[in-house]
Amino acid sequence: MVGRPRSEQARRAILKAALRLCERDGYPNVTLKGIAEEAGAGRQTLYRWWDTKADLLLEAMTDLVGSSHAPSQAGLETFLSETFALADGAIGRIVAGLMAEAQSDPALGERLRERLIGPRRDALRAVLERMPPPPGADLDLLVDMIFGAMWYRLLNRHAPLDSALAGDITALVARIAASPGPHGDLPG
Amino acid sequence: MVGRPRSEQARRAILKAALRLCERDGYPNVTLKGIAEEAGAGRQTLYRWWDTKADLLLEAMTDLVGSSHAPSQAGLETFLSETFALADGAIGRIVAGLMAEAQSDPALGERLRERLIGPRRDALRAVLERMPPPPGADLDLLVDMIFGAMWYRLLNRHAPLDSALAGDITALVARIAASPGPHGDLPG
DNA sequence: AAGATTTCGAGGCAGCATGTCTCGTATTGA
DNA sequence: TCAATACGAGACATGCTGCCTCGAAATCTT
Repeated sequence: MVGRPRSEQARRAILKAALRLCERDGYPNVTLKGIAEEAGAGRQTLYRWWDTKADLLLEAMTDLVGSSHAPSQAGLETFLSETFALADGAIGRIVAGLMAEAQSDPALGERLRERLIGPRRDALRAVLERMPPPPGADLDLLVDMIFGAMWYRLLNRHAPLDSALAGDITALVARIAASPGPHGDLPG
Repeated sequence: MVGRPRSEQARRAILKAALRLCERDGYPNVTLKGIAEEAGAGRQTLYRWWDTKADLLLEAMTDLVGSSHAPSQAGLETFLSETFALADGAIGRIVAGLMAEAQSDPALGERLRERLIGPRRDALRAVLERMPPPPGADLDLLVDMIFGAMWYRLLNRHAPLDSALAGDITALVARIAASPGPHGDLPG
């Protein structure tokens, strides 16, 4: 491999410009052309390293929130409150835009699951397993219903995504944990 | 009001062409131009009566599934199985596309909630209220988590949307109903 | 030091969809 | 008969995409 190496400075400028434009204009109104101009980069530089706008923003998002996928020692309510707080702001709008775009781009959907949604699911699952007592139910179903409610509110916007929801969900999960489950694993 | 009346024949031809193209090419690949040609209509005729492609498809969808919002006498598992079966096919892909487009069009989101999502929520709520015994929990939260899981799988496609999910959810809700709730409304 | 290779910013180009406009025609009520 | 409106058809400007080229810069190999 010879030749001029990729400019890390240009890469950072482009990702930063993309995030800035998303905050200012909203994800759907951002164009690759606009990002290039905002970053002072050539358009071909973007097309060389990313296939689509969504790809570019996905990399920007993983750079941003990738660290928060580390195994959390927090309880369920805290974990959900922090997650909802993240999803309620500009980051949430971008992720919603990515999910929207994934409806017309299956390959993007795959990358989204691998890099963002999958790790987040794993983190929630770990928190549920550590609960005293553990719910003793199908954890994958619980994850689907908890994060399902989050995505439902994020995309449909019929109700806020706040700590009240985190509390309500936590209470419901505790109630499930205290109920006679299919495995007969009631505490005591 | 004088002048030539709106052609109901043209309206039906356009809606039908839109649905046909959605099945053939997928919602995101359908264009107003293509719909007009497929329907043998002028493009201005589409722009006169609908603001966007999403508006047009939303009308087509409500014409299709509007009747299924009638109060159902079915149990939870049957209701969910039927709903998931609807959402798992071509209709589901169209609705997913509408939800995706609503991320960049708040007015469309509003219409979507009013005409499709709201009525469906009400129907599920009614089914939950009629359960023996009723869950005795926050029904709105339950609706969020059940339809949340549905939307989550519809959009993220990490797991199938089938009758197995309907069964699992029904079992979990039954378990919640049988648990000591915040209102102390255990049967017996 | 010289040359090959690759990236860089910049911009031209065709292709496609959008949304507006115009045209001639058809259909209704006054 | 006449005004008003919808109809099918198509032209037009606009904006974004994705590919192409250009000259310059940066790095490795020889």
